[in-house]
Amino acid sequence: MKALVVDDDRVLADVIAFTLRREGFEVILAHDGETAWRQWQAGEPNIVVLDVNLPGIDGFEVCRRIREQSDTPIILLTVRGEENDVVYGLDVGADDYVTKPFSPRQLVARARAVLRRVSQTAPQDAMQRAGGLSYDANRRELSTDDGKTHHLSPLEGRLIGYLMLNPNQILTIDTLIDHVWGPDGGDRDMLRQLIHRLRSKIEPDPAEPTYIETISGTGYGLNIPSESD
Amino acid sequence: MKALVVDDDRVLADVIAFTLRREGFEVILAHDGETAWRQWQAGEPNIVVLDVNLPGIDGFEVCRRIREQSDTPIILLTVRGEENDVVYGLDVGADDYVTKPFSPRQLVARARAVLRRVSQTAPQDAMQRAGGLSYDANRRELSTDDGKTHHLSPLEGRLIGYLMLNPNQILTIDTLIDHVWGPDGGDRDMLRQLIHRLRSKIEPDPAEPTYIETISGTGYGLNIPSESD
DNA sequence: CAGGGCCGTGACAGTTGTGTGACAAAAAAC
DNA sequence: GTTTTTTGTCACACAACTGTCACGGCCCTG
Repeated sequence: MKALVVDDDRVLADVIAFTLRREGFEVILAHDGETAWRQWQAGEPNIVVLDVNLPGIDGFEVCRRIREQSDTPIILLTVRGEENDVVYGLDVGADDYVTKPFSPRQLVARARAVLRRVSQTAPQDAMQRAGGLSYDANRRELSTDDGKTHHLSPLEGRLIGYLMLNPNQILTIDTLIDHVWGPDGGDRDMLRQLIHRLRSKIEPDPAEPTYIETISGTGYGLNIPSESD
Repeated sequence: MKALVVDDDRVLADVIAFTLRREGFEVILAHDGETAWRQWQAGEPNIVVLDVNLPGIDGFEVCRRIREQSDTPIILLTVRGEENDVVYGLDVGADDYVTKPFSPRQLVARARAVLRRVSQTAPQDAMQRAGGLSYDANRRELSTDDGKTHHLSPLEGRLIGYLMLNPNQILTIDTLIDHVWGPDGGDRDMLRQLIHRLRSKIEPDPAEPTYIETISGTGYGLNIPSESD
């Protein structure tokens, strides 16, 4: 499930992106109309979160162009009190809108509602695979290749989700902390503990980790036996 | 072609009525929820134009009641800026919405579009099936695969109906609250209680739920064993 | 060999989330 | 009007989740 987030306020855009990623979306960012339009053409996303006030091409115009080519759900971000924006936005084809300021949770709920409405099909198959592992982000259940499934806590889920997105790579400690706790949370102790808890659930022998490798002084990596590549 | 127009603003209602009559509709008027409901039961109209803000029973409730018994097309009239109303309105079964202020011509165009769309699709009965469960929304009775039928309360009915619409998926707490109570109602305690009551009716052993699964920190899901229908 | 990072591990407490029963308020049925 | 059903509120126990800390082992450097 791919989402395109467009807002010239980079901080806000990052917050939205973080929230959506945590909910299992793959997020592309853009900070102005032209970029947004190119990004949309490049990899057609499943949903667009679009600020109205943008440098260059404004949100309405982007919305109209997208609507000419596709039914991709579009959620507009408007400033409170600009009711005309909303009316106009829905007129040019937006599916829903959220007025700033809003809570990230609210936005996610809205996004899901729109996706549900537009595509009557199952909204999200948030299933990730990597080697013998498959992770269902909705249920937070991870299946190992020995057929067992383990229920993960929210943080464990975020961690394994990010690792499976970047298998066979070394991810630095700070990168991991950022992705699990966000910009202002988390320290090394917590990550160490989280890795420990995850290992104890998914490693056949936690003392000799198969999946999660430690690179001392740097970070961790998820080892996936390379199939015939 | 009979139309029921409901709006507490008598002037506006008259304008709409006039326009629709000019377009060949036979129009019945109502200015509050109770009257609307009675009028609808009296002579079942072909289409309903329904203001959201009504004295007494509000538009959502009228919409829901009508939807329980029939597929009659419903167009909601919402005030611009009340974006929640739109989302919730479509959720409880409205077919389309028009934001005030609007031009009568616009309303007529929408009405025709909806009528065209609805008449194409076959009417659906109010019976839902999912795995061993079957739910009759009219009688609000749910049958489990062990042959027992349980009478559900209105809220329980809405909850199970929504779960059965999205089986084998995890629905977030907020999504469920939105769907059962609407944009401004309901909190987590109430949902917890409702889940509890529903479980105690349909689960063979409420301590070990078969159907309704809990994902701590996220929400709930209806588990249906995938078998051949 | 000593000391200092770094890491794995276990234990523990604080916080939050969840299931459950009881009860009152409200609504609906009679 | 009364009675029954339905719904909201609250309290409490228990479970899940997370953060913190301490200890011991390993590797490296001096």
